[in-house]
Amino acid sequence: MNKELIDFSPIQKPIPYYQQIQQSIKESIFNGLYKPGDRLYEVQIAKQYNISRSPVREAIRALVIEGLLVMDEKSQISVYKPTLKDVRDIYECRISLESTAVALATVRVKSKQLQELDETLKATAVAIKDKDADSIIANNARFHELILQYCGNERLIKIVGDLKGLINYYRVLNIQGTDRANTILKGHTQIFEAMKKRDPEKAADRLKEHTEEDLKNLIQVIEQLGER
Amino acid sequence: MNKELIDFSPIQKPIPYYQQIQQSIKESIFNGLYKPGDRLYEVQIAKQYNISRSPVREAIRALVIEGLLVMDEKSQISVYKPTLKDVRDIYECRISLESTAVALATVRVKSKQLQELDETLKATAVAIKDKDADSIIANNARFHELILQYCGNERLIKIVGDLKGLINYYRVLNIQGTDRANTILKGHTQIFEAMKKRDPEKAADRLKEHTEEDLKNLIQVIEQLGER
DNA sequence: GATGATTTGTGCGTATGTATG
DNA sequence: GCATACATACGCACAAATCAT
Repeated sequence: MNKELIDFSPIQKPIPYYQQIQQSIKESIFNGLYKPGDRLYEVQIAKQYNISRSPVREAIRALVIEGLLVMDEKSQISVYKPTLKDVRDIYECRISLESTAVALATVRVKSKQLQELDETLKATAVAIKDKDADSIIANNARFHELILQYCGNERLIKIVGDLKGLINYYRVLNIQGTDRANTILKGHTQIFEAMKKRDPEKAADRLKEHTEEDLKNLIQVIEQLGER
Repeated sequence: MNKELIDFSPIQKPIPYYQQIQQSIKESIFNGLYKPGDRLYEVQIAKQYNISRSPVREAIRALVIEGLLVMDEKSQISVYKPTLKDVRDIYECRISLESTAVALATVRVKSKQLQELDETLKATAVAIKDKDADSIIANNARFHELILQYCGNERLIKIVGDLKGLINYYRVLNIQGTDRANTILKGHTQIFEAMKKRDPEKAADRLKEHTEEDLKNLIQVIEQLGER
């Protein structure tokens, strides 16, 4: 009997601490527990999880390379806090990559997948009517994610995902009232229409416009924050 | 006297081992000492540099996130070995980002910087005449790097740099004879001409064509390698 | 399979550096 | 300027997993 052909795995190996810590710190940043600029301490984190400093150090090194944490010249670690220029640069990259993605997706997408996009748009409309902010955000994010998935370029998906992670904190702020939500939905609908017509250039252009609008709005929100 | 205003720094703090190791491993990959697929051992590396495993481990974690090293499910570390699809995906991302970069650069570039591009092209022509392969490669790379620098988006520069690092090993192979070098020079010249005319769209299109050609050639080279 | 040799994972001590009063 | 508290960098020891025989 060839064991390798059978999928047992009722028992599972323990995941190394340093990987779990890495994931956990990341989540703490995404969900806002650690805020941009917050300083992190190895010992403190180690104590929190009741483990030694070694795995914590390794996790931190990795997150620094990922860009979610930054290290100053004195080896002090803090949560990445993008400047306004960073936000612009990140969006410039996203626009470039995501418009490429939507063009690719437009060519490759199957009709069933188009249907999924359509359903997401409908769900967004319902959420707007219900004034359900969480659902609006979730559906908007899903629309972008689906397009990325359909482009078929895993490397691109990873890069865009990492970029989004860097400004995740600010994105939550980026829905201000029903007006804004409706504008976004209109943009998404235009992208969807272009995809349905199998017009990659148009889809890319629409996404570009839409995302630039998104950026403008985000910058406005950030600047308002700064004034407090 | 305010010391902070004076730039002393005749002495320098030691650079942490883990950073040096990280850099050193990276260079070993770039210069081909470690080849794609090669396995790495913590203890062995630690012994080589005559240090403990701690900094080595931290360096490895960072390089895994960077993508230059990969870790399998048994925590074994090896040098990233791109598949053919990876190469395509990476190029797709590069084409997207670099054509954005050249469009931005075309708008922002100063006449002195255009001159630098011009000089690089002339140096390439000389290198081709001299059949100096190293110089050809160096000048071609410089052309692309200058354009990136001029785009003004540091995030984009970093991402493209990382992407290039992932397929650095194959790039060295990507000059096959004078013909190929001349084709590349022609492509670069066309990009340069479009920039000089301050035509961002054209510059982007030319770069896209040029890089797609580059990809085709690289794939051919890789496939030939695979047949041996 | 069982055993010894590798290799990776984690805890901890110590040295060095940094901030604060 | 000094003393104290705190942080980080590194080495080392042992445990756990893996590999080869």
